[in-house]
Amino acid sequence: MVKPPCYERMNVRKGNWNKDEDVKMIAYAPKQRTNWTDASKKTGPRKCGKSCKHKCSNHLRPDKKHENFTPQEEELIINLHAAIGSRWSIIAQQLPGRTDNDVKNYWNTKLKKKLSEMGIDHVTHKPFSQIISDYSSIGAFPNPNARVSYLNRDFTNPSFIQKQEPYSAAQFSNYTSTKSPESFLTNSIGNYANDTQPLDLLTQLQSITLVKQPPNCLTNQIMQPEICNEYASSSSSSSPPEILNEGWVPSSFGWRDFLLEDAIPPQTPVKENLEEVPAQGLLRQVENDMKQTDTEQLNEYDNDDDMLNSFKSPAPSSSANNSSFVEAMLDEEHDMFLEFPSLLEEPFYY
DNA sequence: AAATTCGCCAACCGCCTACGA
DNA sequence: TTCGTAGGCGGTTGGCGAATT
Repeated sequence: MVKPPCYERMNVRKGNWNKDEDVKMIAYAPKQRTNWTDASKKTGPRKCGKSCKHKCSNHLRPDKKHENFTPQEEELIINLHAAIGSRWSIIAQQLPGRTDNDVKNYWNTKLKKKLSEMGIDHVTHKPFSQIISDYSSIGAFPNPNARVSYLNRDFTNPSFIQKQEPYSAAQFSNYTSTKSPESFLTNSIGNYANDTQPLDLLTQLQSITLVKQPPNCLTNQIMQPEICNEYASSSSSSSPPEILNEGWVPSSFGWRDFLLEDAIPPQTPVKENLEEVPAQGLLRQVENDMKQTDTEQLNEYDNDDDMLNSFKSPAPSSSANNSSFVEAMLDEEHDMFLEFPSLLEEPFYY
């Protein structure tokens, strides 16, 4: 049974708003923002509450910007989209005078196309060439060393969040001079360091990426910018990077990856970047709070002999204990391979 | 000048969650 | 605890004007 749309259920009108309806809603909305159904009844346009809310929040706002998006706004949208995906309301909060609908429309009509022209996939924010490489390696069994380097990333480290902004406004707006995704990504690294972001966004990023998402999603979203950075740092020339040949593991995940990412990665080696960005201090504060909670959870596990075997509550944290935890896992894995060397010889499909 | 295509963006749809009865 | 409703939010549609043929 399909639920009828609100305009049918509430016997209200569908379609564009006229001037008279706008005027009535402007007069009413500032006083009665909390009850949009009531607003729709009292103002007379006979629009459903959702429509009234949408109209007020998106088009009747006094602070609404009507001019074009600036390169800085473009950059911020792209960076935030790379970090948190299509959470337009959160992205819009960082752009004064812009609404989620504005940002969404701008993304769909302009930025997606712009990124495509640059050879960058708007979903993964990775160059198309790299995506093709990823697909070509689906099903390949990564060598143990590659898996170690994969595990050695600290997905909760603030530098990860910071490094997931691979673009800069200058690079983006000047892209047209090069039209090269490689050079674009390469030159973009680090240029975002001067930007600061308010704590509320950082907190939301943390809560979104670390709490709401399953482990695989978390890794997927946060890994990608790092991948871009590796990509960039490993390719000072315009030639395609040799990522796959350097022990880098593609970001296409099998269930093995999922299990591995449930493990707790140790401290990341990119700590030197932490002090460069003022906002990182705030982010670190948020992250430390979360680490503390995670460490407490781990301490509880210290009394549980089955913790290593159960994996029922993967904690995406990074403490000293976590390092030894991962090492223990890898040791066990190593022992297993010694015991069953055939596992190393051929891929194992499930 | 008419027809067609394209791009923008307001509005709608439907899923999900919070909240109160 | 359950159920109904309102509202938040992301995805999608369709109207309209501009550009092109």
